[in-house]
Amino acid sequence: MARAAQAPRAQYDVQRLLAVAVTVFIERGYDGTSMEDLARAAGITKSSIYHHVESKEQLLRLAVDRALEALFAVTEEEGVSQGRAIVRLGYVLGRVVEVLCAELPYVTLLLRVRGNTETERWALERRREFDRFVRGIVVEAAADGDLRADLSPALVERLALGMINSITEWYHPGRVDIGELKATVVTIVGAGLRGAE
Amino acid sequence: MARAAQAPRAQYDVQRLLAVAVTVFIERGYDGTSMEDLARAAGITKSSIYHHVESKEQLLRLAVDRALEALFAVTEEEGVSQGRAIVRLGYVLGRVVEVLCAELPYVTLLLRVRGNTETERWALERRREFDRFVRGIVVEAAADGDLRADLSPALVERLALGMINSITEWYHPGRVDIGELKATVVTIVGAGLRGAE
DNA sequence: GTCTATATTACGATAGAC
DNA sequence: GTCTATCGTAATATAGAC
Repeated sequence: MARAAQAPRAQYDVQRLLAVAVTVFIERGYDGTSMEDLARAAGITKSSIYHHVESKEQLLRLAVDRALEALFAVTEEEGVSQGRAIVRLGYVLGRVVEVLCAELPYVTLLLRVRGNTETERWALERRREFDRFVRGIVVEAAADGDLRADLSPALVERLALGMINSITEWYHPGRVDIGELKATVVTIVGAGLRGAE
Repeated sequence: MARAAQAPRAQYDVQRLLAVAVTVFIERGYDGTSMEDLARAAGITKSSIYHHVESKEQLLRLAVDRALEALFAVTEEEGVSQGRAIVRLGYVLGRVVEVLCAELPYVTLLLRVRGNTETERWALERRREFDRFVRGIVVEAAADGDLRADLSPALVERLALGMINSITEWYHPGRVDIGELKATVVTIVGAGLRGAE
């Protein structure tokens, strides 16, 4: 539970510093993290941090930008434009699980952003844009008759993405198999949407 | 988007002050909220707030305690001890949706707590306790053969509660019917767990 | 129950030496 | 690239009048 001193081996560049910062941001919250906290975790002084970045907010911006890039990359993949909507939906949701696990700390931070600063408001808007992309596919699936008639597409999108996003609350690499995780999510959502009874 | 001045009609007691504080905590985050922010939102001064509570942290404690009380009350209800586990699971999940909507701001705050202070660590531990309660029912349902064999009970519990908890991210009273919301959640999860294909 | 005024500390960020 | 020292501000909380 105690945060031990970090190995001060190599010197820092922005990416290494960012990795440390994101870890601390997740542990203590962005607002709850002081530059002094970051300095301690990185094993350097506050001043040294300012050699690499202009501000604390820039660290946040770099982090959420990385997460957003990874998510929007999915919207350009072949799997999102091939085949029936219900199949494409399964593809996208599975890929989001994978991106979330691959870029865990960055996506985790993105999902915790609330909108206090300009950076946070921009991140929230881009997140909503991604959500709308997914919702579009759910709407298509509904039009295809592949969604139970008693389910609202908008609600389904929110609950499905909410389930997936909640993975950041507990996932640790290695403790759960990503394949199983992805399969479980797609099974629950997939069966739930078409579901028999 | 701008936070207008609050109606300063009545004088404050702890509960009224708490309601205002929780709203601001959700909007700006607990750490991101200053006592000055609270004072402005409440239409009184910082000093006046300290007449009602000992500290900012006490406001957080009162809030998360209210949420936890509401959640744990569900574990004492008849519906959690009657009938097949899979039925009891549906009951509990549905009730959590209802509690979440009924106590929205308090539960929202509870779910955002990260563990910086003693209060937050205590809240996290009680949350985990509730999660274990739900997991126990999922395990029973699996033993009854009412859960697809390829699904891990622990994973199912996390994803199901994660889906439900994510409702706090977007729910606003009146904008969505609670009955529909509850039905959609129980349908998706229920069909997903037993699911045919 | 609310106010003005203030003590005290912590914070983000900068200056300038090495 | 990192350091020590420090500036200016904003934070939590208290004292004491009304």
